[in-house]
Amino acid sequence: MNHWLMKSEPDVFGIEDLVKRPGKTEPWDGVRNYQARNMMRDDIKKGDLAFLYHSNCKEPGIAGTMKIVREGYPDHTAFDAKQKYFDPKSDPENPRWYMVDVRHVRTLKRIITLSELKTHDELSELALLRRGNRLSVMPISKTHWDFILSLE
DNA sequence: GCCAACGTTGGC
DNA sequence: GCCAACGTTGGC
Repeated sequence: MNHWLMKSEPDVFGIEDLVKRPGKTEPWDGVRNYQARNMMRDDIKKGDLAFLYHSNCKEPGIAGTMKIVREGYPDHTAFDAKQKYFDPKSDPENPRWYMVDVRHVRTLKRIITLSELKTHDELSELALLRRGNRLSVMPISKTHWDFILSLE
């Protein structure tokens, strides 16, 4: 079982939105980056766990945990010209973008903020903290996962 | 709103 | 294949 970190802007879709979804489950659509796509198509497996990270907001940080409940399948929002995430270069015959389904596991008692994560030497290798990192989906080691949860 | 650090596009 | 121009991300 692997661990992941997935970013979302809480103004668009945050942990509270996930809780409100039927079955607390949601397709993680709209990822339009090839590296992230490859992970969702090939590497993220059913039963894996992921942090939900709130990005581009007042208090960036880790808000909760999620479980992968469906492995990579074509992101159909890319096929529909009316959708925000439409990509004319993706079509059902040859889908360019993939998504997974996530289910809410737990909302953390508090946001573990980015600024707090940066203070811990144990997390210096965390992909999230690497300079210039912009990936919206990234792997995270079990060691880092456990350490971050211990901060709660 | 600013801007650094990317990733993508497209002309050549 | 190179690389300049452009668009996006995301912290601050």
